[in-house]
Amino acid sequence: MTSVLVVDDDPHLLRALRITLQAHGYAVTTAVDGTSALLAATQTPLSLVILDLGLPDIDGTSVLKELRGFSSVPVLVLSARHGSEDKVEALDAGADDYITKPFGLDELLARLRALLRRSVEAEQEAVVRTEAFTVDLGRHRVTRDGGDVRLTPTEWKILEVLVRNPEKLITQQQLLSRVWGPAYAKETNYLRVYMAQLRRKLEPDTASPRHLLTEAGIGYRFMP
Amino acid sequence: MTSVLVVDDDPHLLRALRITLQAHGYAVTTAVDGTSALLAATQTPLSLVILDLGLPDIDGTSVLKELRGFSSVPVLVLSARHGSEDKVEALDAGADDYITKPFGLDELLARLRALLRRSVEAEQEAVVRTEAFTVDLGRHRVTRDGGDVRLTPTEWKILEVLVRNPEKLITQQQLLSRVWGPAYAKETNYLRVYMAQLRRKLEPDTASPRHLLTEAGIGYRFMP
DNA sequence: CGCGCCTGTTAAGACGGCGTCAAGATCCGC
DNA sequence: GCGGATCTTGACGCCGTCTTAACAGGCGCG
Repeated sequence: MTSVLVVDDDPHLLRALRITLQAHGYAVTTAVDGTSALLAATQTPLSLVILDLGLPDIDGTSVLKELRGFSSVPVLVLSARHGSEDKVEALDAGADDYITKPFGLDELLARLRALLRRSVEAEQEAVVRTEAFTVDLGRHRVTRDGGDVRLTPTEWKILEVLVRNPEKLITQQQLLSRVWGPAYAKETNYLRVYMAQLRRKLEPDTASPRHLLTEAGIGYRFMP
Repeated sequence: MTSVLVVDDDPHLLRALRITLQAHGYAVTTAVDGTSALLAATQTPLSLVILDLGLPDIDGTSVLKELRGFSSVPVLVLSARHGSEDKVEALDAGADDYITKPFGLDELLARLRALLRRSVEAEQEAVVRTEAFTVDLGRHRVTRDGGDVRLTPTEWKILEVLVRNPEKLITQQQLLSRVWGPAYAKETNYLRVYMAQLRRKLEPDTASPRHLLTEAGIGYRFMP
């Protein structure tokens, strides 16, 4: 069952979206402000979030950033603002799509399908195990020897990119631009520091890593 | 390197996009019609496609469908048509995003980043085998007798150029300029050293190579 | 047969990348 | 505003890679 969280403070729009989405076979939960939206996102496993930026309590972009701190669920942003700065800000904060009001319901549904099409493929193997540790991409957790491993946000982002592409070589530029942004493509210092920290937390033998491998001069690779 | 294919029949827009994208660090290839776009997509490994729907030869949606037959590369559709039927059609045909002309370049770039964020180079599965060794271009790995062969960055670059053009004669100048840069076209010494290293690592009998062949006075050739 | 050209081979030193550590800056919750 | 966690920044030693040079061998040609 595909479950969608709709966040909007306009009760009429909320109702219209719920009815439409349910008619198309989606399970719908709703929230009217940022606080309850974040709460709902932590409690229910979601396939997609439709997020209105104009919320009464918290700035929509802040909601988005906080959400991205613990979830990689696809987010479709609704907004009344047409300015390209707004779009850029939301997209760079982690939104996957951005449409402006007023919009056609059929377009919304089509964009929703396009987003879900992508995430279905990615969601498949949400738990990756190695002999030393386990990464649960959906729940955003890492366990080792039965206990939880505490990762900082940055550590998690790096690990996530690597684990989502097992056995693949990820270049330093790809990692840097995905975690810090496209402008940081030359700060390879960061990677050295964080890869060391990840290995200390995850690898049994830091000196000879077996799962987080270095390809000197190019990038890093995760081996299950 | 993130590579983008831009498909548009308007030379001005094409030029503007190429310059902008290159300025932001993307490698850009271009096509002006559907036929050459599909051809380019089969030949080059792509990270993303920007596709204008109004092409001179084939209907844009048809191009998209055909592309989806062999590739899951993210596609961002450009179109002059604002109608929601057009958007729905393109999105359901496999597009990941749809923006209408005229559009802001910053918005285009932001949407492009959002798409790339989801897919770290789902490179096509290009694996080339010989009786002695296997080259996995997507995973960036070389195996021989079941074990991994450790290649240095330079060794890999040379091998990659040769393997991507099987049976083709690659001149020393082509190799040098692709690996070391155009300024090194006369340092044929480098090639001698690295071809020897590659053969030692890959060829069963270094004295009589069977896959990494020399064309005296001209260049080298890879035979599967 | 001897010479020159090109290639293969090897080794040694220069160089740069990587892992590591620690201290300072910054952010965030309380 | 305070304290703790996180991120940034810089420095350093080590090790692998690249560069460079020298020599051997093959081949064609005069």
